[in-house]
Amino acid sequence: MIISIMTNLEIATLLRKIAAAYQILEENRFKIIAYDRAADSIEHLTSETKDLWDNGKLDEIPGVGSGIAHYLDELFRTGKVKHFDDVMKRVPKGVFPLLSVPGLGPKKAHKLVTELRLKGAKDVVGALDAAAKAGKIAPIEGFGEKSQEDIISAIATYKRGQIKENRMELPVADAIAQEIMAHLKKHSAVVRVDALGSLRRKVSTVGDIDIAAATKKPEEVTLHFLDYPHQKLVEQGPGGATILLKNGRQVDLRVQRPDAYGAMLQYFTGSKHHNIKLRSYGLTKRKSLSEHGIKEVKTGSMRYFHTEEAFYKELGLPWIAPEMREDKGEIEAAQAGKLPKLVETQDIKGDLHIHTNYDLESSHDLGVDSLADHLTKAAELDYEYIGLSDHNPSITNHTENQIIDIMKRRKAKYEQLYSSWVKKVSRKCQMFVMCEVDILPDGKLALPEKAFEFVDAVIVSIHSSFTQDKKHMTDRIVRAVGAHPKVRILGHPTGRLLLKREGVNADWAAVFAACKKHDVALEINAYPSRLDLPDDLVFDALREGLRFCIDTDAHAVGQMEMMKYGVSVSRRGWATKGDIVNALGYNEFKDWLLKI
DNA sequence: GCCGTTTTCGGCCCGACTGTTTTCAGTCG
Repeated sequence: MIISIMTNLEIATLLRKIAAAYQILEENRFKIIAYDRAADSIEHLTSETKDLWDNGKLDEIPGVGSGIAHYLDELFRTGKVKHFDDVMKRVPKGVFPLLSVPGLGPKKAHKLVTELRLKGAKDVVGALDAAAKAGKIAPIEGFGEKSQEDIISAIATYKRGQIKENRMELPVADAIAQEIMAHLKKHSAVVRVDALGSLRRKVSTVGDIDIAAATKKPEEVTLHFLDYPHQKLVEQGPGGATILLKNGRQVDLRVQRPDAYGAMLQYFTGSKHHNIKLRSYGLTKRKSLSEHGIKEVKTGSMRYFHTEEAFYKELGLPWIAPEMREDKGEIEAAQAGKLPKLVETQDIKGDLHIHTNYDLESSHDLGVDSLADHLTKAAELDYEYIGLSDHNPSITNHTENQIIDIMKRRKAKYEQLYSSWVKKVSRKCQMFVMCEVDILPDGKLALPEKAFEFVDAVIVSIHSSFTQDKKHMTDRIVRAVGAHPKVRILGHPTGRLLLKREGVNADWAAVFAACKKHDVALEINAYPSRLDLPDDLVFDALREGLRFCIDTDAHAVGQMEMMKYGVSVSRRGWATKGDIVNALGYNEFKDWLLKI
């Protein structure tokens, strides 16, 4: 029998279908929640469920207990689950596609499919659209004219959503938010402003921009917010307003009086899973949490909080950094007093991945600024050292000897440029001559052995053949990190481009083991469209004892400012200063880089 | 179906919003 290997997303989708079916079948509602929770949990795993099953570790998945584990076991052994099939049979098939339409849940979808007899329809969403436009929904019990219109517009939204997901890279959202927050702060009644949601948690991509303001004059501040240039006022109420900017981005403002600001900030920062866990934890202390404050279950009396610190303190917990609020064990760590002290941007002492405009006839793009400009910028940023990591000379256009010669001349040129720069400035910054070397499809490096003489160390990265299968890709990377003693950093390890390209498919545990063996640091590339290693893999790698190098991959002086986004990724992975090699001072870092 | 700083039994996050309803069910974040 051929057993297809289901991905985490496919398993999560299957569990959600079971949850939806149970909801229609009026099963115990906590059983439904359990299935949804297991689905969420599996969707966000960094390892494949199948691999965990292989190793007998299904019980390590939060929300998966003996029941669901038993069914997953059957799924992996036989390719299907009899019990799931039986449950699904009791619900018309057409229900499931409708669940993707905003506003339609299991109950409504079921009602519509049954009443409109959409069972056999090939394109259920299309058939529903047609029925709505023909006025067949309004007469159904529980629906009306308004819901009929809503369904038509929801289907339009759904179809648009199929084409393109409207998220933006973190720095884009950050820039927009900073500007609006600066605008808000100009109003004298504004006591405090903060970003909310995924933006505050520094998730690598952000949907809507949510901003909070503390004020005793909510109406005035909301009106001031509406002075900010926008194309459309979407919504306005006592709690704030929503506008659509000229660039099409949606911005929500929430206003709250200062003495109750803490609970609001906490609630709207999320994540949803963090909040759910926190509220469960609150209930064990007979405290009911909401965006308004904390209520004593016994007496019903409500307490309000100026700050998040006070809110968490009421629960007997220290404040938890927003980047950690993903229900990855942070609440348990807080209870145990074991929250890590996360790395901060000012801990960073150097940037090791910088491309200058020196033309070494490389296969990939050069930077636009000079070595001296980058050094000056580094000194400005208080860095003790930088690494020049231009791409290797192209191997198709040069012979080995030509490459060696280019690298030799480059080293001499950089040293000469460096000494003339040092003479001109009061503030020093040390330099390492490095190189970003391509990992070829077979795992060999695109720099001849003899050329390594002319570099202090190299970053190895994948820039081609991104779609190799898992085994080849894993072997390729493992081979590359051990290919030469001067390989010290694995550059943008997954190769993903946010919103554009998935990362490569590799066995990360094996890659991490190889990096650990050769003491190679994983890069956390701060370039906005990369943010690679992704935060969830940083979290995993950290548990394997790996260290990281946060770099900007700057191709222009200004881009060296992007370091903070790499730091955000590290913080989301729970990294401390001690986990980051370029948080070391010059001497220690040099010893590490040169393996002294 | 899951889970444990009150528990291996008896709980399970909370509130807003919406549309359809005279008191609530469904959906969402």
